[in-house]
Amino acid sequence: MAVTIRDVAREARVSVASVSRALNGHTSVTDETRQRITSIAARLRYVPHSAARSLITKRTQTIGALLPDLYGEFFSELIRGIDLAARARGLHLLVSSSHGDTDEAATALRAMQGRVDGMLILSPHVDAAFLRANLPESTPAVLLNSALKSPQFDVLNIDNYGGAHAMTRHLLDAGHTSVAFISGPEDNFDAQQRERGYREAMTAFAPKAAVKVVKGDFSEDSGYAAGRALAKGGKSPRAVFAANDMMAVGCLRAFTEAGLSVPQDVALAGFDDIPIARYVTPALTTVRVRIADLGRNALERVAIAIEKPNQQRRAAPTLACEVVVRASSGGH
Amino acid sequence: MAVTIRDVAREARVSVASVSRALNGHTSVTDETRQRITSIAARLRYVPHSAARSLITKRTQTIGALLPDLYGEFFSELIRGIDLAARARGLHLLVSSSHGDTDEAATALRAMQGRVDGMLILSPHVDAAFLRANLPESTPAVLLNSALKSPQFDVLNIDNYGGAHAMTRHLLDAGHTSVAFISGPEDNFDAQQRERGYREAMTAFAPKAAVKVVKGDFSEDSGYAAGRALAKGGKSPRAVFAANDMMAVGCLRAFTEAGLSVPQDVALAGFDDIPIARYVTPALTTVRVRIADLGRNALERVAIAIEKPNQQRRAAPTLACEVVVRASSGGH
DNA sequence: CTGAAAGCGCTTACAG
DNA sequence: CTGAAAGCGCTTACAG
Repeated sequence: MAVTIRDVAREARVSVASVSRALNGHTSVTDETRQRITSIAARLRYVPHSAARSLITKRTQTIGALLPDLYGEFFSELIRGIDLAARARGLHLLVSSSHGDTDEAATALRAMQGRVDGMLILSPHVDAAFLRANLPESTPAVLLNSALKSPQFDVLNIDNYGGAHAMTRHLLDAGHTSVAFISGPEDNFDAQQRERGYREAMTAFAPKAAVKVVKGDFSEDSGYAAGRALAKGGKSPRAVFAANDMMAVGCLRAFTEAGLSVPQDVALAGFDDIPIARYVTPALTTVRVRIADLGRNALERVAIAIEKPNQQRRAAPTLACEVVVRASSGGH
Repeated sequence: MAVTIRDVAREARVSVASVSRALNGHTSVTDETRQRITSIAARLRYVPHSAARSLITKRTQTIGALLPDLYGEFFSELIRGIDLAARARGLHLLVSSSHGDTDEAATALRAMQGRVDGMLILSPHVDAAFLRANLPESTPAVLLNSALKSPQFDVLNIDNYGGAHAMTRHLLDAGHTSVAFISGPEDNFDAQQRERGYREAMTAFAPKAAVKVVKGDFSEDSGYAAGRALAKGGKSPRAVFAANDMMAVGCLRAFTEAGLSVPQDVALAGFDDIPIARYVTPALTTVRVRIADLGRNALERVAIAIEKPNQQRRAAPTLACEVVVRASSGGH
C-alpha cells in the first residue's frame, strides 16, 4: 500500500541505505545522488514509517503531557504554549488529561511508556514516590507547579509567592491599611505560596496591621462564604485579596448582597486573571500568569533533557507574574 | 535496558510466540501456561514495545486531533470529551492545535501521517480539496463543525440552526415583538446556520415583524459596534440576539453606555454559553452547546470507522443545543 | 497447544 | 561514497 524506503531505492537505483542517508542529511552522499533521491522521494510522497524508525532509533519524537481536570482557560493556554514549542522542534504532543486522582494518573503515565521521549506532568497529587513507581528512570520529565523538592526531578513553577507579595503591596500602597486574605486548599502548593506571599508582604509593609486569613478552597462558593463572613457585623477590612479569581468573584457577590460596594467600601483582588475577571462588575484586579510561557518553557526544558541526557540541569527559574490593576481595587 | 518479550519468554521457558499469544488473549494457550506467562510479565514489569507492535500490526492505537486557535473553554471541553472517550477505548490522543491558516494545518496533518489510526479535524478552512491533498485515503477522519457535504467524509455538527431557532422563538414568546440579530463572519459555517435559524424562526413565528441583521464577526468589539448602531436614535429593537456570547457581551456594554437597561429596555441573548456569560451583569441568556459530548461522539465515530473500515456509516446526528434563560432576557 | 521462522520498515556499523 | 547485512521487538501464518 504505502510507499516505503524500498520503493524510493528501487526508483533511484540505489540501496535503501543510501536513501536513508540522503534523507537524513548524512554527509557521506554525493550531492547528485542526494538530489536524485530527494526529488524521487518527494514525487512518490514518501513519508518514513515512524514506528519502524522508532524501533531502531529508540526515539518517538513525541512528548507526553499528563494533566489533571483543569479549568478551561488554563488548560488551553498551557497546551497552546507546549504545542507551539513542540512544533518548533518537530516534536509531537501526546495528551492525557482529566485525571481526578492518583490512580488514574498512574495508569495514564504507564500507558504512555514507550510512546514518548519525555514527559510534562502537571498534577497536584504527584510526589517523588509516585514518580519512582510509575515513570521509567530513563524518561526525562518536567513537573509543573509542583512542591517537589527532589534534585532528581526537574520542576518549573509559577512565582506564586512573588505575585501574591506584589499584590499585597499594591493594595497597601493604594491606601488600604488592612488587607484580609482568602486562602486556597491547604494541601495545594500554589495556594501555600500565595498565602506566604501575602503574610510576608504584610509583615514587611504593614507590620502593625492585623493579618487576617479566611479559609477557602479555590471554589466560587467558598469565596462567597468568605465574603459573607468578612462582611458580617459591618466591620469588613479595607481590602480583600483572594488566592484565586473564582473566590474573588464569589466574594464580590457576597459583598454586593451585603450592600458593600466595591471598591468604595472595600477593595478586592484575585489571582490568575481568568477571562471572567475583566467581565465582572467592577472588573477584578488580579495577578496575571503567563501560562502559555509556562508550557513553552517546560517543553524546552524537557527537549533539552532528551537531547543531552547527562547534562547538568540549570536551576529552573520561576515564571514571573504581573499585577493587573482594574476597577475592583480602585484602579480606574 | 528495557525488558522485552524475549526476557519474558526465557524466564517462562516458552517461545516468544507463546508469550505474544498469552498476553494478547489468544485462545490457543493452556490456562496454566497463560497464567505463568502473565505473572512473569507482571513481575518483570514487561510493557510491549509500541513501535514494534505498530510496525507489524499497522495500528498505532492513537487518534490525532487537528485543532485551530481556539478560545479557552471550547478547546478544553472538546479535548476533555475526546480524551475521556479515547481512554475508555484504550486509545491515545495526539494533539496539534493553534493552526492559524490552511498551510499550517496541512503541515500538521501531514506530520501526523503514520502516527495515527484516525483523525478528528476541527478547522474552519478545511474543505474536500484540502483533505484529498493532505489526508491519506486510508485514514478515517471525522470533521467537526464543518460545512463539508461530501459523502466521502464523515461530519459531525452542532445543531446551530435548531439552537438559534429555539432562542429566537424564546425571545418572541417572552413578548419581545421585534428581534434583531447580530451575525457572525460570513464565511463561518456556524454563523450561517445560526442566522438561518433566526430568519426562519422569525418567518414562522413573527411573519409581520421586521427581520433585522447587523453584521458582526464574533469578536467582542464587533458586538459593541453593533450595539451602538442598534441603540442609535433611541429606536432599538425590543430584543437582540447575537450569534455568539462575546458579541452579546460587547453589545451589552454598548447598551449600558447608551443608557439602555437590559432587559427592561431591550432583551439580549447570545450563543455558546461561555463561562463569562453567567458573570456579566445582567447574566446572559444564551444557547448551551455540549462541547464535551461533541468530542466524545466524534471519537466514537472515528474509532468505529477504524474498527470496521468498510462499514456503511450511519448519518451523523447533529448535537442538540439548549436555551439557557438568564436575566438578560428577563428570565429571572 | 507450541515453536521456528519470516517479515514489518527502518538505521547503522562493517566492508569495500 | 555506496551496498549487503544485521537487527530493533514484535505478530502470525505454517508446521508439527
